[in-house]
Amino acid sequence: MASLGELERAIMDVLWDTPQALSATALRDRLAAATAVTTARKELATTTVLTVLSRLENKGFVSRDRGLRPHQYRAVTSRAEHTAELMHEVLGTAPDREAALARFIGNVSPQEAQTLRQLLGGIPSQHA
Amino acid sequence: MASLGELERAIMDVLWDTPQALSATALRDRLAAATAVTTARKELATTTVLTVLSRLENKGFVSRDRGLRPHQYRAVTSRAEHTAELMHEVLGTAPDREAALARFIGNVSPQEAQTLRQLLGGIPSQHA
DNA sequence: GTAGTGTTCTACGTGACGTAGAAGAATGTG
DNA sequence: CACATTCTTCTACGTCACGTAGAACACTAC
Repeated sequence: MASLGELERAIMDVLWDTPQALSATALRDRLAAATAVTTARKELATTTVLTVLSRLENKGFVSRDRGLRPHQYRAVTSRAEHTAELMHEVLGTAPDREAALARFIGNVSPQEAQTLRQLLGGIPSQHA
Repeated sequence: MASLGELERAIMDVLWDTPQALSATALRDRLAAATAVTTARKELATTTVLTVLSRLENKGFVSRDRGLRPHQYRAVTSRAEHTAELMHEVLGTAPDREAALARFIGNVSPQEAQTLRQLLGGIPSQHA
């Protein structure tokens, strides 16, 4: 899976936090609003957002509806799904997956360990 | 955690597969041998390896013993540890960690799910 | 101290990404 | 339909990480 740059990631974050699809301008505004709180990001040109959206589309992270006139952009997968895929990708780079998993589990907080036990509970994992 | 390029990763792989520390030339040779099987990587100049080793040292992935004359290089962490750290880093980017974990678990193979159950077994996770 | 070997410095090419102007396409309004 | 407005695509530049390695410098051994 291709990785994301800083702005690409910021844009994905906006899309992930938005249930409906967004136009480029709407996205630009939300980006400005969202990042105004944290980092002071200057207003981006709309073309900048469009360029990045195109790149994200090529990478398969974003789909766009060309039917509507201001094209509508949406994230292809949810953030949780994306995160999980990335984790699997990382895990996949380890020759000894079990060892990596063991280390991973070893550093999980107690609460999360509990969550994991429940997730793994009686139900055998649905191997998708 | 800084990420690794292709050659950087290949070098880390050699170091991870080697119990002792290696000199730059030894590493270059192992690299050539290791990658000869898979991808046909042409012989690298020793300086290339040294440059990358220095970069890896700056990134904190490699330590070198400057006491011995051909400097001896070794990986700072094990591969499993590295993988686990990366997984945690990815997980850390998700605002809803539980959701991400749920997705992650959902796509784990049955055998690995079993492994995870054992790892999570009676013993409460050692929160390091 | 000279040869050989190892290390650092410097540097170039490439590709990804942030950034955006200029030009082209679509839409709406009078 | 003509024009203004809005949106999209094309093109492009700066920067940074990384692969790559020569040139120059340091150390070791004889």
